[in-house]
Amino acid sequence: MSKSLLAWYDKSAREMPWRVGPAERRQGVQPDPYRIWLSEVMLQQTTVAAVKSYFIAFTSRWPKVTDLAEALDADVMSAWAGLGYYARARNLLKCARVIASEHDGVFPQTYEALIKLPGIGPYTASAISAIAFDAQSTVVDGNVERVVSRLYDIHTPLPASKPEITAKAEDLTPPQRPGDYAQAIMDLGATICTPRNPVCGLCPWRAQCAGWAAGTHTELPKKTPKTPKPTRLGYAYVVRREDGAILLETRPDKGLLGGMLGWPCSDWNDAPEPAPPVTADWTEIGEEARHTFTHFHLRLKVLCATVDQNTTPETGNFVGKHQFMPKSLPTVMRKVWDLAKPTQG
DNA sequence: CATCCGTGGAA
DNA sequence: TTTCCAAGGAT
Repeated sequence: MSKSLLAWYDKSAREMPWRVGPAERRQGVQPDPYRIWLSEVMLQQTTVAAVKSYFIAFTSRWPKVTDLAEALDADVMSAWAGLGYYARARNLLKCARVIASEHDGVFPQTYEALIKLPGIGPYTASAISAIAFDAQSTVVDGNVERVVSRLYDIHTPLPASKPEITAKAEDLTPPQRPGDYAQAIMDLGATICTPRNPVCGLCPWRAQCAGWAAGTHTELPKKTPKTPKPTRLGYAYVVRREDGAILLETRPDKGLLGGMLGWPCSDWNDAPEPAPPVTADWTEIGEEARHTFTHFHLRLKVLCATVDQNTTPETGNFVGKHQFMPKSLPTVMRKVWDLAKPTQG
């Protein structure tokens, strides 16, 4: 089984900025654990296409884990802005600092040591030990869940089927080339055994695939239905001072958009109370900012005002006009700015 | 085990 | 327009 998959990978492996491909590996090239770790954290619930530019930006600015460990929190959060799941960025920095201070700047190699680190769970610990250190660890991500569900025609819905899938996946993992194998099974899921319209004609495992034989493969894996997203409302406040400075606040570390820059806002719920950060003459933007998060839709009314030079806001800090970078905002906040900007001159 | 936590592309 | 989903982790 693993042999046919590895043969397929040898000719079909995707190229990525962080990947040491099968040909390079055969020539003895070793992956850089820092780059594997960084890519794996960025890839958590995030597409390869979205990650690429962030990976290049991070590795250019912080080439080694010790460089990242010394970075300012605000710089890392700003560089992560737009990628989502911001707890990953906070944990990334924590993890880099633990490795710098407690591991002498050297990545631990074993699953047991890796999973103790912030932001590294079962999948990422397996992925780093397999891909960076060629250990016989089994990765079980969304791709593997789909491939294995189809291969064994597993009809139990996720997440209940996860233990069974993990057991099967472990049985499949070979002692030879486990790092290439881990990437191979994920590439298979990403390019052949896709959620919709799988390309079974090109699959190295089609002959052994119980789902293909049963004709059930396209329905798998089954998943427990998701609850519909409610809609929440809120107010966002864009304040400009007479010198052009702009009022922003750093959100608390915990919770939604934790640690990120944003506009002062009311609570976001069914019937929010207005919560202006200063006393001012507010102008409401005609169009609401709309954004969908993982578990709710949001509609924000955008209120703008200009205040004089000695204003002291109840929350947030004024940021200089030229220091303000919309790109350092999470997407919902950037949408607010895009609506407010025309009225700000 | 359930919930929370982003975003953008595809269909 | 809405839904689905992508190399998940923390609580």
